[in-house]
Amino acid sequence: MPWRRTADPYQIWISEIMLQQTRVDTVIPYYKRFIEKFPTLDDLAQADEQILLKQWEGLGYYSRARNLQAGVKEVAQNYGGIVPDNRKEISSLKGVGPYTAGAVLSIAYGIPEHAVDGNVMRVLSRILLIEEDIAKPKTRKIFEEAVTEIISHEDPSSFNQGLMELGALICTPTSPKCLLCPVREHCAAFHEGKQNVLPIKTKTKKTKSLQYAMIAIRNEDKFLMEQRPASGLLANMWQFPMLETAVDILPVEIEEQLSESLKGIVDKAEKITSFKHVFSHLIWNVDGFIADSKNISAPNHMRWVTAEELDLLPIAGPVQKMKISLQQRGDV
DNA sequence: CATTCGTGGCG
DNA sequence: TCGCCAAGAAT
Repeated sequence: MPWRRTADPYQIWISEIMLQQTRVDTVIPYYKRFIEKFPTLDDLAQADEQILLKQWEGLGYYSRARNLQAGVKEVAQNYGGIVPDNRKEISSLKGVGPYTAGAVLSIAYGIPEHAVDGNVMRVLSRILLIEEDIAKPKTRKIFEEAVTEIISHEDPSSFNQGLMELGALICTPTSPKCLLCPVREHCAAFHEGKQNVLPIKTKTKKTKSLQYAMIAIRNEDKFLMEQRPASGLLANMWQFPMLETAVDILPVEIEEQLSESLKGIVDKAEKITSFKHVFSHLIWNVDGFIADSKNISAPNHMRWVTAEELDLLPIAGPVQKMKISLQQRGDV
């Protein structure tokens, strides 16, 4: 992993933010590009947010990027550009929670601090036969105390990483490879045959569905784009103008409602695509339209952009899908 | 504390 | 096809 070839606390910090809820193989190319673009803490502190979000495009959880930059700016201004080397101060930085604090402290500074993530809770729940629900926030404290007891003071970095890697490669969520496990003789769950029922983790509720019409509004060589609000889902990302429609609406009714709400703005809307996009906690069902407009005024939070400018705007999954279908038609 | 925040891979 | 899951933090 490229972030294990550096001792720079800033670069290790970057990697730990990217790795939140994200697989190693997904992060690697993003990390490499990011470090090339923002090699030092000051480079990121001074970066334009749109450029930053464009670098983050496709990684998801975009508030991570904005919180990361906020934290980096705090370090530049209040800590002389040196990432704090104690839990109290580093935890005060935006986007740095209990796990990331411990990860950076142990990996970058060699300090014996716990770094409890999902892997660690799964591994230790089995080894130590801990049957608390790991979906509950307060349960993490139990594992933090356990790690504090057993962490190596000679090499806390390797200890924390080793625990996580054991979880990623051997002590997996389903069908753990106990026969290959180097610590199976120390594992209480293995001895009791409970490795397949631990950890205890309650189910999350199922996702809701929303129906949208997404409209690529074109005037000659430009498209009307809209920036999303500064908070909430896909904050500050750009999109083709969207209309929320009734979930149980018929396709023909969507087109009727569309031409009704865009009366005077667009000439005729033609449906060009239809797709589903799954987020963590909700689903978007999107019907994509293309329409021409004679009116080139841009409402609030909207801009007319050329195809080249469109390529510079940070856009998320659903807009990416719309853009691709426009490209396939030759509209962009 | 429960919910909100993306995306891609996998059984 | 679909639910589950992944090196979590903010609200």
